[in-house]
Amino acid sequence: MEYNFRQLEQKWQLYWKENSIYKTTENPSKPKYYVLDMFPYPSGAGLHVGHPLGYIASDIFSRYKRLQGFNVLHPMGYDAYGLPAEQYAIQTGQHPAVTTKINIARYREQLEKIGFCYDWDREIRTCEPDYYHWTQWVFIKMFNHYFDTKHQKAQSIELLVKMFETSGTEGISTNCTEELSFTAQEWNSKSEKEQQEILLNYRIAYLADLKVNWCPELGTVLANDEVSEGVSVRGGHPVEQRVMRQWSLRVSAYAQRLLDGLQTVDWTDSLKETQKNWIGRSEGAEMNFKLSQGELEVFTTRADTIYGVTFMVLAPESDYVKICTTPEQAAAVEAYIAATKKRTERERIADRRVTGVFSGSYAINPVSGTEIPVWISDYVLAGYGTGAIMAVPAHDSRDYAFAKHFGLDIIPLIEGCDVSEQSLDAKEGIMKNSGFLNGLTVKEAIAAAKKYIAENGIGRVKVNYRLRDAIFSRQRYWGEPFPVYYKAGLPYMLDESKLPLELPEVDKFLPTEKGEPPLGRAKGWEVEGFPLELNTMPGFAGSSAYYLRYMDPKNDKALVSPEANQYWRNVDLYIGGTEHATGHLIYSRFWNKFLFDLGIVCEEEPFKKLINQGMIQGRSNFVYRIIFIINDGRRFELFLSYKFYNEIKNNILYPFPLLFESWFSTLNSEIKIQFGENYLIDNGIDVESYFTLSKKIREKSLDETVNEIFQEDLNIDLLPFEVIVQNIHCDVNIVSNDVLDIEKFKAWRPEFADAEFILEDGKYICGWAVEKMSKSMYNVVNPDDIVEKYGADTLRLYEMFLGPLEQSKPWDTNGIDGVHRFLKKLWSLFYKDDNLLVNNDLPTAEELKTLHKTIKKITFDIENFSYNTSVSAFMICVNELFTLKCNKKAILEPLTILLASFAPHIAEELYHILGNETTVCDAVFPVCNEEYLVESSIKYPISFNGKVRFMLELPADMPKEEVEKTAMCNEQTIKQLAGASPKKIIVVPGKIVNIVM
RNA sequence: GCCCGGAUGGUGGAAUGGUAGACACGAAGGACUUAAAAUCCUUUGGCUUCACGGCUGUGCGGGUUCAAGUCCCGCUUCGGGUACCA
Repeated sequence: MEYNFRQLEQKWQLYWKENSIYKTTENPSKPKYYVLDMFPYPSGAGLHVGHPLGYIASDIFSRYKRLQGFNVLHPMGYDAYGLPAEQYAIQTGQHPAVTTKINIARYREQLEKIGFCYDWDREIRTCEPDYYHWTQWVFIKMFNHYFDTKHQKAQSIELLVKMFETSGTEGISTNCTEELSFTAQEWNSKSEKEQQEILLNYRIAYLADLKVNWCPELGTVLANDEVSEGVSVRGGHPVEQRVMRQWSLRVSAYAQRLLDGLQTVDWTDSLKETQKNWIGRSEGAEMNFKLSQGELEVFTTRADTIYGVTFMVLAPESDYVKICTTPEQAAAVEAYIAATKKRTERERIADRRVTGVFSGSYAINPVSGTEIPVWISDYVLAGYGTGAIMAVPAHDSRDYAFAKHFGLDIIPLIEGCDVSEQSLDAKEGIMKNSGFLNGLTVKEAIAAAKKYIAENGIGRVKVNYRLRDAIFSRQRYWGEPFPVYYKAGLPYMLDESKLPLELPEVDKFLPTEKGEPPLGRAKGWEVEGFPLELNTMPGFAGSSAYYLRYMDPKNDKALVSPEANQYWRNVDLYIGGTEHATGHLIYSRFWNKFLFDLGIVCEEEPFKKLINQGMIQGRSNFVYRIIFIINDGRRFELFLSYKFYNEIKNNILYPFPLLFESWFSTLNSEIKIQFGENYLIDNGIDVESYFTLSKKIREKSLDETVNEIFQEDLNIDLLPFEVIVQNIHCDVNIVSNDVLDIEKFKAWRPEFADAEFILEDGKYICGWAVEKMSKSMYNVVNPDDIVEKYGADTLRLYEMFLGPLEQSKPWDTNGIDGVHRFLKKLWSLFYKDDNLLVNNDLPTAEELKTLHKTIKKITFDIENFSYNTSVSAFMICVNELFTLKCNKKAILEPLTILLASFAPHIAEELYHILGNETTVCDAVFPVCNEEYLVESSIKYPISFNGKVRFMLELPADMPKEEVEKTAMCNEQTIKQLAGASPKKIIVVPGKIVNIVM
């Protein structure tokens, strides 16, 4: 019987499905383990081989845990709302629900082929009403809660209203958009509308006029993590700043808890670091600077530099601008602000020119008492701190650039520092020019200055975070509708019993004539005569709590039942890409903490352990086309094999003579064979002049020749053609081991149908490069094709074999034969032709050693996610058993179970061949018995000055002194020493002997 | 600029401070075959030697150590994150 992977994989996939092998239920008698893959967005392009990398890794771990007796939850579903489906709908008129459904079906089909152990009964889709019901429900909860900073916890908004009614804002501690202050009496005398408007200032889901990232091309706003370098992450469209009334989530309220929580999770340091930076906690002081009218409040982390403040800077959007601008400067300030508004964020980033304008006012330094000018510049951000800074040009490079540009004073504050060329930003040195801080180190000075400021009522110690609230409105169709209606312009939540609020139909997926979002087109989009919200929720809405829904996916009474949540608690292992480091992984932690505050979930952190799989890059292939354009306008094209292209490339300055050289010396025969004796003549190339030129080249150095050609000696007209050399991406699927399949290439694109080639050794060798895997580079490899050709088990093993899980690496289908051969070799331990070889003989010590060595290695590797080395270990094991001609059940059965996590189909088949009638998934994972690994002798490397000279086999239990003695008496040692006496002898028992001479 | 992570044969990669290059691909040679495929065997870092062997070798320059790919210091370079965050 042959290893017929096609038939065998199909058979077992069907068996697993029909017998619900992967169905999971809450089973209190077993310990739970929750393994999660990052939610895929079902794109129209389907999966490429990069996608399943993490899924295979998590699948191996899930199966391993199950074999170890855990009740494993390993679900899969789809992040089904999203921009691409909507963009596609705009272009084609096809409803996004339709295309999404098709894409999901394709994903499902592709995933099923790979043999994952997903419990498909738990599949969820964010675009389905039973799912987004709970997205909307959480939103209502967020609207009805505020964040109590004192208790660091979400609290019911009713509690806040009660406090307002009894004591106003007196003594409250909340996170809010704007600090407000009113008495109980004032509150109670306000109208309902006024009260609602005030409450928005405190709600965790709130509506506010915010400066947002507006992307005109996409016609929507974007969250900070959806914008990079001033353009949208999806599509690369420009983004500009605009003030709009938008829903937002008060993520920033949770900044400290999000930061603290990082200490409790088992994530990589680099990922934690990225989140830390994104949260951006900085401790400093808020200080007040007196103006002739009013005060300026600034935030600084360098209170120690207070004596070096020579000017103040306001953000153009700051409210302080109005206060500070004097009538004389009004026109200049207005012009400056108008100019800044026009620039998109991208322009501001790209163009680092120093710009600014003087406001006309002066402020008083509260410590030194000096008078300093107040400027306005866009290098100060309105959204951070107070939107105003104290500038210390000597010790801040941005302030320095500004001061130099506008000729402002620079006062150095550190002993011995030179600020004539640049500022000294480092926090080190001894203070000078700083009054009471003189002589202190910077660190001491920071503390002393803070203390001084607090004690003298100049300001207070303050912590700031870079983390912004998440803008939650999208002017889009394909997303969750908000459960919100408007009464007199104020938002109200639908009653929970009305959920889900289903996405309505529209005639077109475009904004209305009035510029409203697409939902403005929906008929009857209102409740009891009140209009419903026209925005929809962003992509991260549906993906922020999906891991909870998997615990109880069909529940129509709750997001997740307390029982299911108590059992599954949180994700034990989460595998996914780093691209979610600042988006999804912040939002879902925030979301989870909010639900934790409400007592809906029992764990504060959603993802205990997180592994980032590396990206699979593409490996592109190139063909090289050389085009000759003859003076008379005719052109010839030839495809050069890599070797010849390389010659030309290495001498790019000299294409003409070199090309000719290589034609005549290297390629002449090939040209004759390929194109006939008279190729050059037939093509109107002046053979005579070429011979002359060629002769000249051979006689002189290349440099000389080129000089001649391009200067005076030879007329440039002598060269009858122009040469263009191109490297063209070529579909990797028609290339094998860099050898081009010429027939397939000709059929690939019509323009290549008549292509002609210069070959090396009868083959066309392509060039290659590692690039992003993308359609445009023709380097996309589809897992379906691999499964078809080699089988799912080979694909799974090969993806793991490529290299360490967490590292980025290029996909190169070359090499897959190795793992496929391994499976065939394993099979050959069971069958030769149609004869089953397996017997019940007792295993030898050597065979047991091979097996148990492998058990030990595989167990260790799985626990450490070092899957590439486990595949190697399997290969070594099978190679050894093959050499030993071992066909014993006692060895092969445990090996089959070991392999079952990696290659489940073949393992299931072999397990049944061995006489088992239940699934290998429920076998017991073998345990290593160290007794079999004990060695009786050790081959000691004997080294001299660290260099190994020979090996010496000695009994394993030989004591150190004996080893030394035996080694020293050895004749090879005596030979190496050549009469010299060793200075020192180092013996590491069981390891090595080193003799120092 | 700042913060992370890398750099080992033709290629992917392996190596608790203890024989660098496991395992695999590719390549070369051989066996089987009418032939091909498949399979099996041998060789395969570089230089050198008829050979035994020798020298050299983990991006570069130093250092610690009996012993460094691995630890320390200083560079070069390639990825990734972040970008006026006061």
